Amino acid sequence: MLEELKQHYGYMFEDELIQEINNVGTYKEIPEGFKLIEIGQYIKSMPLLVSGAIKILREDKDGDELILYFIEQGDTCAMTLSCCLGNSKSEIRAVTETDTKLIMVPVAKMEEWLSKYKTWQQFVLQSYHNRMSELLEAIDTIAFLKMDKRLFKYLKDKAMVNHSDVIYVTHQQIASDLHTSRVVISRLLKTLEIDGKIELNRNNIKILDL
Amino acid sequence: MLEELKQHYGYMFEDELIQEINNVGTYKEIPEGFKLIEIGQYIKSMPLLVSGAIKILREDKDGDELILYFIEQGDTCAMTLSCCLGNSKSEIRAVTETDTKLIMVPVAKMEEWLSKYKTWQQFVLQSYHNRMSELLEAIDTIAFLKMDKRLFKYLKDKAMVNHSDVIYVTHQQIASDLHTSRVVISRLLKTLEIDGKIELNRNNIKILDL
DNA sequence: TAAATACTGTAACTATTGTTACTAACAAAA
DNA sequence: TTTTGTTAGTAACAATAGTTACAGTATTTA
Repeated sequence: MLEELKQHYGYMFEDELIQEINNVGTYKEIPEGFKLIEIGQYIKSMPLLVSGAIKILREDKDGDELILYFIEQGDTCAMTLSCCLGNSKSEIRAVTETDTKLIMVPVAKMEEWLSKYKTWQQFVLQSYHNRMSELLEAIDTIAFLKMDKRLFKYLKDKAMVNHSDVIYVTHQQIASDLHTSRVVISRLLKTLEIDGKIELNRNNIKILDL
Repeated sequence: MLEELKQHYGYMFEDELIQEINNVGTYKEIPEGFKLIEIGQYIKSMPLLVSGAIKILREDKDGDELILYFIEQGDTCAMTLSCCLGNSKSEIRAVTETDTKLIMVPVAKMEEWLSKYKTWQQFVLQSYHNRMSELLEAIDTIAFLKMDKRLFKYLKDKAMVNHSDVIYVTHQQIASDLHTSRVVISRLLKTLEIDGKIELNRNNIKILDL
């Protein structure tokens, strides 16, 4: 774990802090599609992402989902920070988008380090800043774009975090992530295909215009 | 200013910090409709709200607006925090919704206090948490509600921060805040009136079903 | 007072998104 | 192989939101 830490967080944290994280953190390898955080759940530890990607989702009153953004390597979940420090329940769901390696840090330490390490404080504040920006971008996407643009942006983002121009997903899954219906997605995907931006196959989509 | 500070922030900050804020902060009274922060602008000081309300807006590529939320007494603008600490430009616009009293704190001090005062650190993190929640609520509203519900929520929120069941606003202004067209708003307002939820007058709307 | 401007109401039409229903292709399980 | 379930394509229609156009009323300005 120490190697991973140094490689991904060494440029940011001093050795002493890296050492502390190494002592109290637990290294985990999680497969794709695993639910890391559920809405309403209290958070006991915070994930530091080493590799892979996590999908952050919001839920409406009927239990239908909406994707907010993806988190990638070097990030942490600011929502988690928020919940820990406010001692409140999670307002979002977090699901691994790909196979993921992460280091779990207990909440108690997190607070302690805030006073002890300036770099940790910087990291926490920077994470808040990043997540705030991502939320604003999510709002832009939802409020300002029509569904066809939103869909194409979603496909490109998904291709990005999966490091592949072919994404394995069904129309129904896309519809869930974008909080619309399968028929709408199928229709728009077909249009994108006709426009030569994607190639449709069963269970997967190839993005041509990346 | 000291009186105002003690009254609104005394329960939260220790005397020493209150004293420091009193020393370096500037007290300001701002009329309704004043632009406090503009998109793309660097922030040099942070507002602590004493009384009144501030409207936070996002802008699309065509320059059209969208309201995110209102900030009230006891709050600060977490976006400002975010910008200061990240040394980045503002991603939002802030306009006084009512006549407003606030205390401006220079950025430099803000960072210094983070290490010096635990309560300040708590305040900053709490502000991030609150703003994150508000952004999530904004997303819920935009993504999950149809325009008629959004409109009614907007009217109620506006009545709330103005402490009045009569709000003085034109259909065009509402349309701008909700990022839609005047005709749509007029149409939906008429429906709300027929349903007995509001009373329409020239330049003002009375909310009956608060 | 007359003219110009701002605000609201409404009709008619278009565009976008959501819903229901049905078909066909494919894949996994019995 | 047959059955069952999953996935995708498409038509037809409904609901919601956006646009254009115009009229009437109130308010401000010349």
